[in-house]
Amino acid sequence: MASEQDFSTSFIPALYKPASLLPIARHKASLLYLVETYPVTIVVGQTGSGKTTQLPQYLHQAGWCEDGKLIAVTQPRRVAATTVATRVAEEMRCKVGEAVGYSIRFEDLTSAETRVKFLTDGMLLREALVDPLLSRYSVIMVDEAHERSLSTDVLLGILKKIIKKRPELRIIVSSATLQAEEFLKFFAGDEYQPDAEPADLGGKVGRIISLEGRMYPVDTLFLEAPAEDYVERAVKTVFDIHNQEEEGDILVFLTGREEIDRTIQLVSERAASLHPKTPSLLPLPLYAGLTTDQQMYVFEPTPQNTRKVIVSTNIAEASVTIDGIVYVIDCGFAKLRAYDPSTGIETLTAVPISKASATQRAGRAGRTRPGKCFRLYTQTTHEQLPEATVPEIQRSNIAPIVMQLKALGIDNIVRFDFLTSPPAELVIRAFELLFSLGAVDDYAKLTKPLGTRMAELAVEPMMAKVLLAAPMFKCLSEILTIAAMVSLQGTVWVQDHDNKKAAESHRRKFAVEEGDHLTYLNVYQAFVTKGKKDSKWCRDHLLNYRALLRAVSIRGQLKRYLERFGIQVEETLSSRQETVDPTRQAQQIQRCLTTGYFAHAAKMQPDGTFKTVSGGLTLHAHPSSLMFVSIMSTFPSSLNTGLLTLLRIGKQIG
DNA sequence: GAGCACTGC
Repeated sequence: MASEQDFSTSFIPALYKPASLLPIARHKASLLYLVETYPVTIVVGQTGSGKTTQLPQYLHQAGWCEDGKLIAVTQPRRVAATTVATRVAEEMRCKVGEAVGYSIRFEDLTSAETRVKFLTDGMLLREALVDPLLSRYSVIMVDEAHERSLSTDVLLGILKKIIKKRPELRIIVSSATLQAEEFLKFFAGDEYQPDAEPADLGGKVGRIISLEGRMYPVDTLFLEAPAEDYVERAVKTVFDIHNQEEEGDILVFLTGREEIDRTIQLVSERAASLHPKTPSLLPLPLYAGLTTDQQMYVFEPTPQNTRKVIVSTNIAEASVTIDGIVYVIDCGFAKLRAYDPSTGIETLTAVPISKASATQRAGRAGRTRPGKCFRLYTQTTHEQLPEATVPEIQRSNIAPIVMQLKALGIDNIVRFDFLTSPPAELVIRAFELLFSLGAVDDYAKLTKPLGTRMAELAVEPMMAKVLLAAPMFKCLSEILTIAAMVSLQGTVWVQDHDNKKAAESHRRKFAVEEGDHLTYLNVYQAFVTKGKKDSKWCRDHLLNYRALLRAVSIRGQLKRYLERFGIQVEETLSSRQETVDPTRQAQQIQRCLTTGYFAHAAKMQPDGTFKTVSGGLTLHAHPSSLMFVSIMSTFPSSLNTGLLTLLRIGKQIG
């Protein structure tokens, strides 16, 4: 019924309308005063408030870089760190790498001159390994803290410890409105005065300041009755907007590739029957799995007499900003990582978004002029949504975090002051895994040298163990390659929807019967020898050129870590290879992999499913795996890297 | 026959 109604009657307007606002400049004096006076300043500012680009410049001008100190600005994403640095360098009339620089994994554009440094929060945590008090910095600004990424949360915990020892350090946390008090409460601790006036909540520790964003008002509309099929409903809404609303591009939020492809197809089909005189529709997909080239279409200016319809995942909510969007259609769901501590399996599940997410999505409509947001759910449903998304640290495998904290000298994880503590089961499970890998002892202390070395390697604990075990199996060169390829997380091959058969046959060329890991090894060896790191060769074989170049970098970095530990890496790629029996070598590699991934070992069943060796849990291979046979339900993606080459070994055990 | 949101050292 609802789907047959005209949208002007089935959508009802929201009660709340955000006001349009002013720039940051008029807050310059108060911002500087707060930073001068309090150790912690929480800056609340929407997109377009200029906090990321202007605030570091104000601090620089105000003398926070005297005595050779630096200002750090952390970002959760690499691209943000580079683009913001470029922008600020322009405004400060210098080149990137001079007064303004950035530092991300594999790219360090800073020099002795650099005073304002943009970096990923993961990178600043790395720096803390060498300089535990982060003493080079006078001010550290943690940007986009409201996203609550794993690294941001760990960093905030570390910073709280550091300010106790460095009272002169200044911390700025940029947050969304909703979480500002939570951040302040965290840093203020006992100083926090819940009964005080809002301006005095933080005692002597900190203050909150709100900046207005340069945002246009967005009219939000809800469905009167729930939609049965939100994909169908999204398509209908696209056409309703196209027929009834003024010009302006449309951004549709859905959860994943399958829905997006279906929507693109439906819009294309129905667009064919539009009246020849009406403007045409240009539907474009946007998700992380697309190559950069494919993603670029989204940023191209809209052609004359055309309306762009960008159908996107969550990627457009925080990571990517597209100009010219006037209409947003929000399905109200997103795929989020979930971790089941009882099985140790990480999955991706579509769940209802939070109110904060919904607001963020709506805001995407108001960047260029007043816009409209069509929510494909009722206002009642919206009221029942959680205020904020559960932070990652409460729904992930935290074994890597435990290792990282221990490497930073924080031994008592349970007593560590997290902004939000991970649930006890996650902590227990993490210690169980680390103990079984030999990384921690009976007293939960890092073992030496195994545990301390594992903590330093930039790979997850299971793979770290495999790397450190490799010399014993005489396959370190190969394992280095496999670890680097696994780090690419399934981006080795480029997607080709139009020709799945061809894509499959290309993949089979590199396939070996030992499984996915050895197939990766094959691909890498072909890339660096036959492929000669050539982009055309990659295109011909449907391989992701950029991903493989990245594998080369990661491999190099891991190798340097190992050499720093005094482990020699004997490269087997060229000369020695001939003298080793390949079958025997493959077996050594598989044995080595089981030293880290035994918890994911499973035995293949006659029907093509798998039973885990430890729990007898039935699983299906992921379709991207060579071990994929015939499948009814999906396979948790985290296992496709860990489990699959081990299946044969699982069989041998059983 | 069927699939993977996003980020990071």
